[in-house]
Amino acid sequence: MREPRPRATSRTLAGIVNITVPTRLRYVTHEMSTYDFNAIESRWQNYWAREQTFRTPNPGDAGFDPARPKFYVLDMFPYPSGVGLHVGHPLGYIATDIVARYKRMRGFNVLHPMGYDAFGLPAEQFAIEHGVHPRITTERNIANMTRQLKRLGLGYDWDRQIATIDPDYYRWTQWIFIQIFNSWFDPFHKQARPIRELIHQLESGELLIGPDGEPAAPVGEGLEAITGLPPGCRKLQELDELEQHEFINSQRLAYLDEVPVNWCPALGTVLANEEVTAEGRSERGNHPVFKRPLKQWMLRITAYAQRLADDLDLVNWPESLKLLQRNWIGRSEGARVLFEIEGKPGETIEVFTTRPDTLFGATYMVLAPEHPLVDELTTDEHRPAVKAYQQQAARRSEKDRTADAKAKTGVFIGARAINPVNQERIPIWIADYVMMGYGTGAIMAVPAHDERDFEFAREYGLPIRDVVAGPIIAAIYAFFERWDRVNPPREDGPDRLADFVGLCMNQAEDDFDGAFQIVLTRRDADSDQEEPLESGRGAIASIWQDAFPRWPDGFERLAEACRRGELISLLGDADTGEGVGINSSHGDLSIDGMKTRRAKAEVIRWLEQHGAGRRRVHFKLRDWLFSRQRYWGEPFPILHGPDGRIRSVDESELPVPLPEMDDFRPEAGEDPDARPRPPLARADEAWRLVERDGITWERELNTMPQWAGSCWYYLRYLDPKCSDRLAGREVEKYWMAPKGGEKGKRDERPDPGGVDLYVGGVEHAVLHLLYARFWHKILFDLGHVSSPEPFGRLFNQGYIQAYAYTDERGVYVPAEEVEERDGGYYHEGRLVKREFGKMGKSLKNAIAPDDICEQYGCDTLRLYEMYMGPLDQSKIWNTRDIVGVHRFLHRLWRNFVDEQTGDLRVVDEQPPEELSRATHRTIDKVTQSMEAMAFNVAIAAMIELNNQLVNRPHLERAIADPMLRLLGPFAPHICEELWNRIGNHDSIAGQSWPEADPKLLIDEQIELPVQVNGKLRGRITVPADSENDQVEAAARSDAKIAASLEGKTIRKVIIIPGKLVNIVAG
RNA sequence: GGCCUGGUGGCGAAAUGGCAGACGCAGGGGACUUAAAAUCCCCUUCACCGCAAGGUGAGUGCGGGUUCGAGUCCCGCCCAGGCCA
Repeated sequence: MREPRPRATSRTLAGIVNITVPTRLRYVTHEMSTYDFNAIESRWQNYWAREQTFRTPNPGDAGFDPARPKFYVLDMFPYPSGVGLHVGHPLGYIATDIVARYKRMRGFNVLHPMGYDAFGLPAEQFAIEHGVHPRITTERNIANMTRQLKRLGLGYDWDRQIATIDPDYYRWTQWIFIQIFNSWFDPFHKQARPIRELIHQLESGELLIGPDGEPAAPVGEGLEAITGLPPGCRKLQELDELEQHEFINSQRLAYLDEVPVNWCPALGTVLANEEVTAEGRSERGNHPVFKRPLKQWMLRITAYAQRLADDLDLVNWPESLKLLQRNWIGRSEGARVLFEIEGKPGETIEVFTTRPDTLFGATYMVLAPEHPLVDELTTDEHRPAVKAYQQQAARRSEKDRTADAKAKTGVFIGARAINPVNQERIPIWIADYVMMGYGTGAIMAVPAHDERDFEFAREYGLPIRDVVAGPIIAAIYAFFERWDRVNPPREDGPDRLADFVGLCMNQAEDDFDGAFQIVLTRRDADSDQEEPLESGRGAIASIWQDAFPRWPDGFERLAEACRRGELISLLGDADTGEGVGINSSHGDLSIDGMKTRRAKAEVIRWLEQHGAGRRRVHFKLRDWLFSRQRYWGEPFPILHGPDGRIRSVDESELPVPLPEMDDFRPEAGEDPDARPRPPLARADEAWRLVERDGITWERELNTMPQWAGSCWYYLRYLDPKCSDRLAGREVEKYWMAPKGGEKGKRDERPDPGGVDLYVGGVEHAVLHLLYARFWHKILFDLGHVSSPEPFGRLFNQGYIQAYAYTDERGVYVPAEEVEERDGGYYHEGRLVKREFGKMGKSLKNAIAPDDICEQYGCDTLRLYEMYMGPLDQSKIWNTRDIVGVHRFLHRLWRNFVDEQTGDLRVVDEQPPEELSRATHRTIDKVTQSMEAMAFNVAIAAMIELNNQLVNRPHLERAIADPMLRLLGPFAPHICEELWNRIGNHDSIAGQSWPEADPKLLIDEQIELPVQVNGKLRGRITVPADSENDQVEAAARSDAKIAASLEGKTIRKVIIIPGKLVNIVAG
């Protein structure tokens, strides 16, 4: 599908068609007076580079103006791909460029930098496949991408460009890692602190080592002398030297741990959970991934889970994005409950539950097959079956085991646990639907209120006891409690039940006794009565129909199920909702009748009082697996000693360089059990071995994952050349610190500081954004940055999608070669099917910005991308539509420049009032749209104004000047050119934003629509400042309105000043 | 299955609870031109009535509701896309 080339066409025709001499002369003579976007764009791009128009001085630099407020606008860190940009990539960059230029015109010091996230798997894979060093390909890609971005006229401060692969950059990535390594999370102050403070507190006895290997506080002042240490606690000095070293290491925010990891033999590396697809394959390359235990670097992001969740309240992000993060963090509140084991006093099984209110309904217990207590608890009688089951479970993948569809399996191990709240003995099973990796690897099974437990209980005939009742269930229970006591017994139970439930559904409060009285008496008293009793019977009817084929027998079974507390079992589905407690009383604990929320709290209180459990907050978030067995990444600044000790490299020795290697391939293979050998293991000894204090240490051989460099890049932009800190202290404070609280504004949330506008795709919702916030919070705790959050405001741009075409085999064909005719789509003469999807290589539908720039100019491309629709929504690229905005620019040009003569049409005269008003309305509309980032609406307003200016002999400066200022951020090149031609000698980028004159926004006469009963019946014209009764009088005296009101009484007249009149009559 | 987005002319879309469809594309008609391109002007939600000016009715995925008034708010559904299981 070839697109018209407006300029090239005339040239080509001139060459081919027999064209008359005068036409040709006219074309050549007046070339300078037509809109020659290629010449204009390169001229002004050169000008900006030469004049350093977009250089942003820092505090302390020459030219810095401290009186201006700051605005930091940031694009998400791009990866310099080898295939170059397509038109979808710069969507966000164009938007931020417009915002940056706009904010500069509004008097802000604007920081708008760009750089490259250049380490990582794709570059390395590409390098391996082509046998070129990744540094060479990466630098080539960076150069190409920079060229493409500059071609778009983006006003970045290119002096601040950074790349994660620069030693001067990764030096500070390593430095941050050392800070993380040398910190621990103080649970008492809920923040990171230097590890030496922990050591000090442990040595002084201020802190002890708790029973679970966590730092613990002594019971209290002086008490220790009397009672000794708290149970299970030890002093640091009780450990030998190596144990002390290991304990300290286990407390660091960066620690080594033997963990089950996602091992991808084909890539020769481990992957983070986030890098593995739901199908259990690698996101990069789609290779199989296996779970296996490996010693790896971990970052303790779980310590920050609560703060990462809480501080989402501080930031101005889309709610949907916050929700994604909250779900990922997965905070759930519940209880840890200890179940004793029958016949083994003191031995307990710990479970975590989010529904402690259902504890009375726990009728059995399930351990993961690999739970450490299984062997010990299994009785000899059951041992063979248990062993067999464990082997069977070990062969299944976790994903497979989680899948709901499969039938539940499990075996009884012969032991019983004791339910702490009612002392009931419940059987212990193992089943593979419980996983060791989640929670404690053991659950209390409440089949009535958990779907998986319900299925399992059904399968093995375990009891299903109702302990929570939603509204309908509660009503049925309430009915039978009363029905069984009715004396003398009655025969009309089914009808009474239906009435009762219906009535309870319809009343706001549960007055069961009152409702019961009504259903017993009212129908008898007045059999003609229709409504109240009938309505709401649907609720019971639907349950009834599902549960019972026949009504009379069903009633008896229902009654019996209620007496036994097994109604839910009878109904056939677990009820996981909330409600009120039932069948939940024993001894001094009763939660019958309590709503779920209160019941939970009550049970937890009881458990804590009786030492049988504790309130516990649980997070889905896992610690961050931080090492990769790859070459193309940041080396760890860590040394391993011969005795297994680890230490960090001294900060003065940074950066730890990535060693030059000819063979940087990972040792990949098919074998999932092969020992991983990172490429750095083959580096020279001169790099690998380091001598310190007479000991030879070996460097850490793993590298950091790609996310490391993008966790803090926004900080390096602030001060990219700073050599003694990651950014100068004052500079960091100026750009990142929260604004000093203006206390008067109570409605506004406190400013979290950080980047003022961060624009990027939603695909980074849980990876980059969570990791970066985590690092930022550590740096904040340690006093290196000024804001609690890195990104104060975030905006998700939508995707640009494009049509893609598949042939009869379902294979994608190049979209640019497809033609449309007769309502069908054809590729090489064959009919193809049209679909659409994200633009890219795989769908063969990518469009390069370079091509569009060449044909239409980048001002047109910028305008088109902004005009397509709202920035936050996905939209479909349609090259055909580009001509609309292109024509707009041509028309604008002709309004300024006479194409015949090349003369300027701008004059210093007063414009007609109507055009003055139109201009100021446009200023107003565009300004409002800028603040709302509704760029499509802003452009529409400017097109509208421009359309009013055609076919006039000249253009008044009072219109021309503000028009260029308004359009400048969107189409900067043509505006610079015209700005220059109308007699200015400095860049339009440095001008002030125009102000709308409020007097010109109000018309003297306004037209108001008049409705009668909400339907449009006529219009009136009245002075803008009319009083309401004048407006009403005018409306009523209008001929058409009067006709519509004929024979009606006016009940009410609604007047919305300046908007409309509505007369209610009947 | 749960959650999040979205659903408005032939298409991209606009509309602080107040005239639905601004603006652009495509389409139709006209002017200029030997012709074409470019440019300029007009029409363009659907149905019905009218020679015409104009008028009447319907209409923002479907069904209800709140309101003087709903594309917009509430409840229930359907469809598409995304995230999580």
